[in-house]
Amino acid sequence: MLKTAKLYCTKGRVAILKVLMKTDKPLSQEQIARRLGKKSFDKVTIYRTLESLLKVGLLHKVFIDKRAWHFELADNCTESQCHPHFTCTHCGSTHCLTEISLPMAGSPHKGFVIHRQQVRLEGLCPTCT
Amino acid sequence: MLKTAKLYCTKGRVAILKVLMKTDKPLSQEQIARRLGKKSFDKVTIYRTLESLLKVGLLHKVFIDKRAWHFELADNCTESQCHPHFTCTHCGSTHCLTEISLPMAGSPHKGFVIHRQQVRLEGLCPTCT
DNA sequence: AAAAAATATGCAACTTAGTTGCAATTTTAA
DNA sequence: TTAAAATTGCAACTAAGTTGCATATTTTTT
Repeated sequence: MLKTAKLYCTKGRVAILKVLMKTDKPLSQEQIARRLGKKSFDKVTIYRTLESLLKVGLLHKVFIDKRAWHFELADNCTESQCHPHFTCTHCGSTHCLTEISLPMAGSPHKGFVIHRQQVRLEGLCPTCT
Repeated sequence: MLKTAKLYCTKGRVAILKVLMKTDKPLSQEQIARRLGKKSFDKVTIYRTLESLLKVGLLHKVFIDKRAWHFELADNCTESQCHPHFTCTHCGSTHCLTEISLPMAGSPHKGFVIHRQQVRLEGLCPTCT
């Protein structure tokens, strides 16, 4: 992945990609660091790594929760349409609703050109209902 | 409005409500302060005022742009479904797309209960196309 | 394999949206 | 008009994310 993207194949990038591949939820810098545990990196490095992965399209900046951006592999998404994300207002957990397919909103009128559509849902998750 | 909400009718709340009534876009604390100009209030006061108006349902916390929450009168929205918001990636302006009606996503499966749905669009606005 | 070029990393210091505690002020109700 | 209740401003704080720079690592070149 990194080679085809013409990025240096460093320990940091590999480790962070692995973390993101092992989860099914968008993660923040802090969550990534926690999952790397003892072998984590400086937060600046994590941010810059995420930035570089974003730029080559391997990652998506998905949403902000508690003032922190959450990142996810670009896997199941097209450039313009990502699946909806559901965040539980009770326990705070986030779920990717990959099975819902929302229609892309058509350009409504007056020459709006839509490049990206983001759908967020809030409510109660199965375990909190 | 304030009386029926059982809130003290203070200069701050009136002024901030007026600003929000005079615009058609969600505004951040900083944008509100700028529009109040010389007669603005401490940012803490603005945040607390917005908080109190939120609590009684007069306002909605709509989205975060450039790490800042933007607020809007609850006018055209139901509790659970707000109109989509379009932000231009070129000039940064935001438009409320009140004329689009997106269907509320049905609870997909497994007992997710959806309380709020938020749709954001990104792209080019008419003047930037 | 060694050296040079290109890029990544860590640290410290910084920026900025938003929050908290507290004393002083304003609003409302009695 | 006075007391109770709530709001305001100030200063100090929190935390996510950024910037500059010296050092370390990866890749390319020789």
